[in-house]
Amino acid sequence: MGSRKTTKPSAGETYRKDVALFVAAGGDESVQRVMTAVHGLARRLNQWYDRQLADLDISAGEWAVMSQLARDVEARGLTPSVLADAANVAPSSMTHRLDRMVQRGLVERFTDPENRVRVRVMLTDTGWQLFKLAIQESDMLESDVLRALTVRERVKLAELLERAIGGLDALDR
Amino acid sequence: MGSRKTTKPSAGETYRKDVALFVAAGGDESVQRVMTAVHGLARRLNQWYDRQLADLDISAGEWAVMSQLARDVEARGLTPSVLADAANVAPSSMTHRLDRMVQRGLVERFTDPENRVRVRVMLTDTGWQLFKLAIQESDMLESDVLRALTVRERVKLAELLERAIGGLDALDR
DNA sequence: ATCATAGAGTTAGATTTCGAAGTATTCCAC
DNA sequence: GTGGAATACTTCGAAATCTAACTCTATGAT
Repeated sequence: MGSRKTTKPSAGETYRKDVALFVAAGGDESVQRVMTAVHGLARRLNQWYDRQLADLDISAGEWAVMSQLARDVEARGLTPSVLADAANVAPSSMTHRLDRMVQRGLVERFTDPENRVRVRVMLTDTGWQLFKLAIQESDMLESDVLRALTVRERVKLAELLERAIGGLDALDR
Repeated sequence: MGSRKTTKPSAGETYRKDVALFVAAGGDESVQRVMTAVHGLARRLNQWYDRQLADLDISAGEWAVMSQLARDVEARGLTPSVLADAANVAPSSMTHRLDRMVQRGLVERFTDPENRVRVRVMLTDTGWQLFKLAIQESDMLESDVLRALTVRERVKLAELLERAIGGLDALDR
């Protein structure tokens, strides 16, 4: 080993071929691509909503809660767990969101008289007004976030996402 | 208005038909569905990676950085901005991630001698070892997170996500 | 009746993220 | 070259999230 580089190989060189093997197997790569894209879209979607609703001082998370509650046609209120599930966040995160919204008078919390373990959440009058205002003033209808996709593609996208989630949930059990 | 309810209508009733209109227009609903699903998948993907890599004390975010750096075949190092972009996080978030990884000795930061504004990041020897270990020991190859989807579907999913992101980015300008 | 178990929600503490302001370096017009 | 914009990254403080532990109510077995 005379005239060649006698310096020890750079950190990467030693491991590179193992990694090459890993990459060649490709198992991770397609996942990684999806993962990156999913995070990116999640982030940007939030940003878009935030900007759209900034005037009214409503965050994307709060909007998710409000529009969920607005669709509670039976008007019996939704529980925090249902809301957390619908929004795909941990229950404790929903507690915090609701705290803030209660404080701002957008929603009200009351314990279910029929089962005192449960809490029910409803939009207040103020909450309804703000929701309506948001719909009217914030271009929530006209300006189309996902304009790059046709309706058919959106449905396809949602389906694929939901299937992937289902598969991941199944793994947990 | 005699024998009917004379109590003032409940908060919801007053606004419900406006909302019905909004929902009927449907503009928001398909977006909302995608949004929820995207968040859900992002969350669960992170959880899966976290659990998978918990033994080695690597977070999903750190894994993203490591596997990105591992693919830096030219071994010249990647800049924080490139990494942030690849991982779809804000630059400041990447700074923090790298801080921690440097502290743990997984990566090293050095200023690019050719352009002293730039910083270059590379895996250290330790970093490479840990990455290799993760591949070998953590089932990163065999256990397939997205098993619910065929390869073809994954590609489709990634495409749709990327198109949606592209559209959103275009909106910003 | 009573005690153990399970379920819903909250609290607590740590982590992660973000946006905005700040610092240092380079590029460019003149 | 000199002053001013532009670029790359970091620092700072605030906000949102997570997991794990805790409280309170309900259920069910004995």
